[in-house]
Amino acid sequence: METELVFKALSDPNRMKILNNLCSRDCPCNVGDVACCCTVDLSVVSRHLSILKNAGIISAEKRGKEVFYHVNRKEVAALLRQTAENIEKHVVHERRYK
Amino acid sequence: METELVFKALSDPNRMKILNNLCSRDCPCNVGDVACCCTVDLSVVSRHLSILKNAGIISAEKRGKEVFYHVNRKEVAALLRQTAENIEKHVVHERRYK
DNA sequence: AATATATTTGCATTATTGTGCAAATATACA
DNA sequence: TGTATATTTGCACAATAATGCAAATATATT
Repeated sequence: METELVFKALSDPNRMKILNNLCSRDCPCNVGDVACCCTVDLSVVSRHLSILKNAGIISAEKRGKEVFYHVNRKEVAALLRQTAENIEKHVVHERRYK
Repeated sequence: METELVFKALSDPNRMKILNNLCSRDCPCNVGDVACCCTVDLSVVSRHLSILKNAGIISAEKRGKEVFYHVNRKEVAALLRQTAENIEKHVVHERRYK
């Protein structure tokens, strides 16, 4: 899971809406259901889902003709917390002056 | 501090380099020092710094002719952790089936 | 096999963002 | 006041990314 890919994926308004939509569900849902949260074409939603998936933020599971997506909550949360740690503590140089 | 602005700010390779550079220091540093971590023009670095600042990730302090930047570690870390919480727990619908 | 539904992909277009250079601004110093 | 240094801004251009539509693919159903 690459930090930069994740941030890039989270930097678009529609992808944020999609992620929030997916986050608010406790069951995986299909593309049509995801799409209802934004006004863009279904094909665009499909592409956004693929970007989120590629970043490791969500996962897909094919059942019949439908594809069900769900958020990789644990993994994404872990990455964000790790990044928080790094930003807070990553001081390479020693403090020289008091 | 807007989550989406922050993610957008963190979604560019050069801004990531710049942020890592700033993070690795325990003292604020000026634009020239920031710039040494990437090969783009100084003016580009200046613009990247302004984007990071605008997102609330870093802060600027003017001293003489120089501008010193530093990372708002606490705030950024807090925002990332909050986002982690939201992603992990933000289930609006009740679980219907066991 | 033909038809219907769900999703993805090709392609063209538009919109947004990143970049370098030159010029402008701000401040210090001779 | 003139000159030097640090940073930012205007502008043009290149590179990326978002979008909609139509067509392709995949799977189920009749």
